[in-house]
Amino acid sequence: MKTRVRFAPSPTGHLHVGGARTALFNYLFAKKTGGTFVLRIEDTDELRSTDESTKSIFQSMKWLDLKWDEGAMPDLSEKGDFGPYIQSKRESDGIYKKYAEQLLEEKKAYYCYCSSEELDEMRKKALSEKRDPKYDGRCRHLSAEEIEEFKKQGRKPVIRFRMPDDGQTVFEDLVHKHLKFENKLLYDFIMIKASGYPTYNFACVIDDHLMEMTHIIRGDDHISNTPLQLNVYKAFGWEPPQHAHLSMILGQDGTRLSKRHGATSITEYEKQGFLPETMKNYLALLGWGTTDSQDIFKKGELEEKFDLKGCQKSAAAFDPVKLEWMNGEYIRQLSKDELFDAAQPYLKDFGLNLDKANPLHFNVVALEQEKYKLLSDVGGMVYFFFQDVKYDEAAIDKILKAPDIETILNGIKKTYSEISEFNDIVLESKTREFAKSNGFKNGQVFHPVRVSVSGSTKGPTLFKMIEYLGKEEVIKRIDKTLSLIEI
RNA sequence: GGCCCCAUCGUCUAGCGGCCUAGGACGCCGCCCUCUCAAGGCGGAGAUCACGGGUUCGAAUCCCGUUGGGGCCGCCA
Repeated sequence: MKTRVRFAPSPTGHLHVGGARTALFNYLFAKKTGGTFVLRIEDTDELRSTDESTKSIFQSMKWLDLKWDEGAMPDLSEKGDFGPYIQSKRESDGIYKKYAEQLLEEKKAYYCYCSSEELDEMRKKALSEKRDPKYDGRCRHLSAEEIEEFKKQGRKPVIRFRMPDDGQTVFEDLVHKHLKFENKLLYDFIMIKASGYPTYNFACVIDDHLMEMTHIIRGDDHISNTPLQLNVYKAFGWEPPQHAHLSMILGQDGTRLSKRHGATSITEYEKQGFLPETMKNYLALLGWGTTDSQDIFKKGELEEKFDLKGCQKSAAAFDPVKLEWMNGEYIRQLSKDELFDAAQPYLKDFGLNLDKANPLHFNVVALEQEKYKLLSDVGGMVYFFFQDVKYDEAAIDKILKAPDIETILNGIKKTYSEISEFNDIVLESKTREFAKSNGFKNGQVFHPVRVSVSGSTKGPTLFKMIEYLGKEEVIKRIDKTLSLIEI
């Protein structure tokens, strides 16, 4: 049978790294098994769902190149035979109501007239008395008179699922293996809210069944929802899909990932200058691994090697340091051409408008390729080719206050001004010659020249840098440095 | 409070009863390369496999308990 999986985000914010990981695993599973990857929007939270969030999620999915075969599309169209794929649309089509009514008729569900305030109070009281705060099922057996009375009060009921009082709900989770729950510990959850909207636990089951999902791959914070949902499948006499619960992603300190750990949304990582390939690779490795602990995957390799068997049961801490290392690896793998294109938007943000067709621009960006960890690093490392040098204080103290500095810089200035073929080969031999014939060590000469033209002790290979800068500019910068020293 | 899940270097992980005096990767340290910084190469430190009991000739691997961490118990998903 062809596999069908889905990613079903709630549009209540940007795509989170946890959500992205869930989306990725579903995507990889579909690719690996030759199945269908569906995107469904779970916007049944009328208060928190926004169109901006939906757009942002689509945008992040696109950035990560997680293409879905079926579902809600960015242009708001629907693709596939199991639509609508947006739950609010499904609600207005009356889908959930229809199934709720079926359970009502079969006495597998009932109306509950408790107000949210009453429910809140019951919960608080139970918690303060250290009792189970779950709903006690008091509306299960309302008399006709009681119902009349509630109606007279104008109360809007919710529909609750009648959970079995005994027995067990067991299932074989694809990552956690055998999971077992006592039905008497489950509770009569709300299927339909007073607003008429379905709740997650109900809508999810109806849609997963109607959309013919074969596997549910989601975070393990849903483990305790699973027995609830499984009982709904049972009440309808439906065959449930297989479940695979993925471990959670934690912050560096091992606590739940949150804003105080830094960036949590995919858009933020994009802004910071990570490549989408890096994010996919890194996220794949959080909670999953191959038997040979492979860490860098070529294009298409994850799709080929992914297997739920490699999923970790325990939670994984998100390590931004390793993420940066990995991004450096991916940046180094880029062709000069790809690097320029990838860096371009970040250069613009830096105030550098570089032209790929200009050989100088093109070469300068590639010059320090092996050093970039983030695409946003590029600007700060190449700006001095195009803008005024910002002298690093420490570099001035360390290098430009050395003895004989003026002799060296004046000598180099003279040497360079006499070079007609201003390229790195000639520059290097002339510079070395100057040092040797004047009794200076190479470093004594190289370092001040470097600081003079770039303002920093760190930078690209010296003579290429000088070549790219050009004779006129280099001499100008040496002059400027000399004037700084005199002061 | 109840139920559930989890537990190998700081971190991500390999391991699925003997190949483990526990392997790889990030990070860290040192050396090499070298015009700096990186990258790269080589080497090193770093895990009594949370703890305590079993089972077994033999356990990181199986079982039980303890501890610790996490999740859920919402008209959120």
